[in-house]
Amino acid sequence: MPQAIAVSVDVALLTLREGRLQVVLYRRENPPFQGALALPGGYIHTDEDEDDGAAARRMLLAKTGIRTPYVEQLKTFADRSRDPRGWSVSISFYALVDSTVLEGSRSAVLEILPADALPRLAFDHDRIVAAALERVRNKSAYSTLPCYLLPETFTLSQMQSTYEQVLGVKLDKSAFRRKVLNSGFVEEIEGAMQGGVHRPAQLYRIPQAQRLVLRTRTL
Amino acid sequence: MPQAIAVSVDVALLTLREGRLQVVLYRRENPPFQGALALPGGYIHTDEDEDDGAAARRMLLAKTGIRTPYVEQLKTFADRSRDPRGWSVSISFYALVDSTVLEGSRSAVLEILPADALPRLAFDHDRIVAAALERVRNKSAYSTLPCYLLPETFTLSQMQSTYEQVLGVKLDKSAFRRKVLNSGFVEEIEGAMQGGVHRPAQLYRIPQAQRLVLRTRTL
DNA sequence: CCAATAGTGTCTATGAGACATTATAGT
DNA sequence: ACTATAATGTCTCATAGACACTATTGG
Repeated sequence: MPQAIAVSVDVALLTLREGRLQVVLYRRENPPFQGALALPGGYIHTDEDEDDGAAARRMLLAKTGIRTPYVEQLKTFADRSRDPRGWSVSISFYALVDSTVLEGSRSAVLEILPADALPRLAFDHDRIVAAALERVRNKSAYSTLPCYLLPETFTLSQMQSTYEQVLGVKLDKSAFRRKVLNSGFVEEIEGAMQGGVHRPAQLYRIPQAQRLVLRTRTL
Repeated sequence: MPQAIAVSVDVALLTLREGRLQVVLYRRENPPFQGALALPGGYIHTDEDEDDGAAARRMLLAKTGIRTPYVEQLKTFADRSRDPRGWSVSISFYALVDSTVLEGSRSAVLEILPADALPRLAFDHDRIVAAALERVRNKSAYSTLPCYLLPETFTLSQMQSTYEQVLGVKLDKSAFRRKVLNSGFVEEIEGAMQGGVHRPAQLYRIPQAQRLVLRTRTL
C-alpha cells in the first residue's frame, strides 16, 4: 500500500525589466505562510490535469493570466520540512516571458521583484528561484534560451543586451553579431527598421520553425 | 484539501560493460507489469525517507546492494497514464557506477542489459532510461561525469576509452591528454603503473577533493 | 557638424584536431 | 629485434576576442 502524498506544482516565472531578471510573485492569503510572497503554484488536480506540464500551465493561467510562455520542468523538491504540515512534493518549473506580456495581465495582485534581492519567500520557494536562476544562466551560455525574454521582433542590440543581462557579462558586439548571424537562427525582417533618435536598426525574429528549438552554440 | 498521490522514486543505474552503457534492471514479481523488467525503485516512505535523494539511495541499497554511487535527480514523470492504476508520480534519478562494484552485489536477481537495446520495460521506465542516456551523453561532453564509470585508479587510455564509449565518437589521443592533464582534475599516482604485455601506463585518480565536483571543460 | 547608435573589417592569440615521432615494456 | 601500447611533439586551421573603423539617422 503506497503512502499518498500532497503534490504541488510551482512555477518560477522570470522576465527582464530594468536590466535585471525579475520574478513574478503573489501574496498568500491563507496559512501556512499567510501574507508571505510565493511563486504561482498549487496542488495537482488529478481529474483536470493530464500531466505535470498541464498543471503548470493551469497554475500560470489562473494566477497570472499568461497562456503560452516558454515553460520547462526544473527540479522536484521533496522532503518533510519544506511545508510545516509535513512531507510534501513540489514539481517546480521555470518559465520565461517578454516583459510586455505582463502589462495587461492581472499585475494588480502580482508583485514583480528582482531575482537577486528577494525577501524571504513562502515554503522553500527561495530554493526554487535560486535553482531557476542557475539553470537559466547556465543554459543561456550555450543556447538561444534568452530569446524567450525578447518580444516577437527585436534588434541585434536588444538581443545582445538581453544576453549580457542574463549572463552578467559584457559581450563583444562584433563577435556576437558574427555568431548569431552565421548560426542562422534569427531571420531578418525585410525592410523593417526600428528607429530611435539615431541610426535605425534592422529588426529580426526567431523563425516560427525554430521557436521551440534551442540551438546550442556558444554566445 | 489537496489530493494525495502515490509518489515513487526510480533509479536508472548505468555502468559500462563490454564497451557500452548498460542498465541495471530487476524482474517484477507482482502486478502491474508482473514479469516485466523494471528500474530499481519504489514508493517513498514518509516515515523513513528524509527527502527524495534519501529515498533513491534506500531503493538502490535494497535492490542492488550498492551504497555510494554518483546519484543525481533526473526528471519527474507525472501523469495519469504511466501506471494503469491511475495518476502517479515518479521522481527519477540516474546513477553511475564502475562495473566492478556490481560483481559482488546481488547480481543473481539483477539483469544488466545494453541501454541501446532494451526490451519493453514496466511502466514508463523506457522514457526514464532514454532521458538518463540523453542527460549523461550531453553532460559528458563538457564535464568529468564519465569518470564515475571508472574504477578508483585508471590509466589515461582507459579514461579516453570511457569518454569515447559514452559519447560515441573517437577522440584524438594527443588532444585528450593535453586537456585532461592541463585541467588538473586528475592526479598522478606516484610510481604506480599498470602493465599489460607492453609498455606500462601511468595510473591516475580523481583527487578526493574533486570527487563530487563536476569540472566543466570540453573533452 | 555633432552625438549617438548601427554595423563592418582586421588582427592576434588560443586551442582543437590531425598526424608523426619517440619511449618502454614483454617475448 | 619485433610488437603493441604509452607518451610527446609539431603543424595547421578555425574562431573567439579585442579593437578600430565606417554608416546612418536626428538635431
